[in-house]
Amino acid sequence: MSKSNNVYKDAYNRCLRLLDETRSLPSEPELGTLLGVSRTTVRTILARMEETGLIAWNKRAKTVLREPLPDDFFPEEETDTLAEIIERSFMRRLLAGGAEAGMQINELELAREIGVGTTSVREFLIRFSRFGLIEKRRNSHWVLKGFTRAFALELTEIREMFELRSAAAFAALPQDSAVWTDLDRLEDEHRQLANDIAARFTEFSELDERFHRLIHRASRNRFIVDFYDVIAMIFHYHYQWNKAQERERNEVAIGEHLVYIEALKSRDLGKVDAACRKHLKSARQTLLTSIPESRSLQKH
Amino acid sequence: MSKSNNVYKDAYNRCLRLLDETRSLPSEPELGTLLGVSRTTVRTILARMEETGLIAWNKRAKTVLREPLPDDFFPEEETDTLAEIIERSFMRRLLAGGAEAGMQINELELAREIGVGTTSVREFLIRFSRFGLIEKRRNSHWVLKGFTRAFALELTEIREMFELRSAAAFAALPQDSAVWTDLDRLEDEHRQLANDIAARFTEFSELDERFHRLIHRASRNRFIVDFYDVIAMIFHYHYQWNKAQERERNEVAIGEHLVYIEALKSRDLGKVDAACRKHLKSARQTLLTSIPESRSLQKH
DNA sequence: ATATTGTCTTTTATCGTGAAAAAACAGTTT
DNA sequence: AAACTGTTTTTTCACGATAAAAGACAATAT
Repeated sequence: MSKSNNVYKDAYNRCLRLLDETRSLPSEPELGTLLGVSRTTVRTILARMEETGLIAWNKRAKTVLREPLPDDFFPEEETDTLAEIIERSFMRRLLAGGAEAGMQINELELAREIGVGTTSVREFLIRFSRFGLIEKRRNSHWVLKGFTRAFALELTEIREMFELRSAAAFAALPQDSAVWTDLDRLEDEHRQLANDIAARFTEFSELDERFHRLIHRASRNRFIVDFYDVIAMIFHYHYQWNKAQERERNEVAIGEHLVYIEALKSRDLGKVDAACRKHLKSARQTLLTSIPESRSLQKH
Repeated sequence: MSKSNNVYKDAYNRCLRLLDETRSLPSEPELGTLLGVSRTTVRTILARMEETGLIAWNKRAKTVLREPLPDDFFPEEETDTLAEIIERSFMRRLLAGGAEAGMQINELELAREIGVGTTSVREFLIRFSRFGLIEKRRNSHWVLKGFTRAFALELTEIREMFELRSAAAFAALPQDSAVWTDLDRLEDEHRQLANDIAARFTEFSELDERFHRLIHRASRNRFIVDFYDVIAMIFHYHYQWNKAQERERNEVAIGEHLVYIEALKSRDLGKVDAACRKHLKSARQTLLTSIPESRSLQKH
């Protein structure tokens, strides 16, 4: 079992949805770009669709024979990349508690527990190390630094520095820049979400990420843009884990975002700065309160 | 050939130097901490030293029989880690030119060229990606972003942001903090180097790194501290590569450092800010002028 | 009692291997 | 001739295996 075919399975599922919508399929290369995979994978997908009687396929003639049924889809869990599987397992252990700062991380044990090879775990840990939660001892094991209060403070310090600068850069962007239409669209989505907050409050985290990424991109600095990956990762797990008053928190955040958006549109640097600070301060507060005392007392 | 024994060879060489200085050897565990290796490696070292007639070894009795000769040492190139070897090869290719932005990086080709396995190259690329010079396309190859003017500007922008903040934090440190003695020692080393600049100007780069790392550490923020790795890496290769007016540049930098150190010691935030800005501005200038026009015109 | 050595076990680092996926090339169709 | 399909080659991804190095444990010496 050297490599799972999750790329194919995921693309297959997405292709089924496409089929359901458009009731027809374009050429192989076009389908490739549409699904973000190579033509090799596209052909594997088409071959299977022919086999299961979804389509008739003869060279460029692709006829849809029936609509896709739930059974045609591959199970969701088979479409995840190994990296995602490892990350989830790792974060679950980390947040489930019992993961004290200073504890050492064993590659072999992790690999066995998750049921993957050591190479994948090693590569994951190397990639993960940039989040600042683990650290490698030279020719030795990894050490867990812990999801502590100190970590949250260091993270938010950088976030605030970067976002204030990005927001200022954003406000200074010329009128004809495409970001202003992006911002209008986001504003709209915020208003719609606010109007139906009771039912849709869980959708906020995704919107939040898109909004902040748009702002960070205005910095035109790869280090700032890339740093948002760290923030996004932390907030992603934080949202999953801390459900207390989620609705209220999100409602407040939407309000702050709208003020922030107005400030950006006014291009008044003073207003932008104030709105940005206010929002980041409450975001930090939310993150901090979600760290249990036992955790925050750990040494770093 | 699954794993080279460079850890042993490097520790062996360092142990020879120790032997030469102290003419005696401590216990195995102590030697282990001294050399930064496990006792297993220490015992391998001792076994070889006995074999080559350097020492007599019987349990805790270790008698030095003769002094180490140049021939006793392992060749320097056998003491490098694989990661170092790969990094050097990679950077040589990158700086040797012909490495245009947008060019794709081939793991297999790199591995074959350097004569190592693909796994090591992959791990290197993942680690290296945090420097912002390469980027991975999802389920596909790596892309070189190029050592461009844009890169240098983005790097220095963050550097300046971080160092100004760290310097301010440094100046605010209490009188009894250990950093002040570290700073005094560094000041001294700067003065000594300045006095013998003609002969020792190449030693500056190492001193420069220690000085800036001391300042960054005052931020007490892991992201700021870690970011210095990016700067250090770039400057390390930059120093090797751009030898134009090295002596003059270093002399100027030493002068700026001394003013900077005085400012820190005065604890006057205005002075600190000014000295820091001045030095970082000239550091940026040095880096920028070392990027040839052809490079700076590359798309990013 | 504590530190040190001898021995054994576990973990890390690296490679070669093979399947999945991408990419290149050549031949067809419109 | 431009875009598409069929076929072949190359590259990436992930694994198990193995030597180097670390670490654990028991026996021994101060």
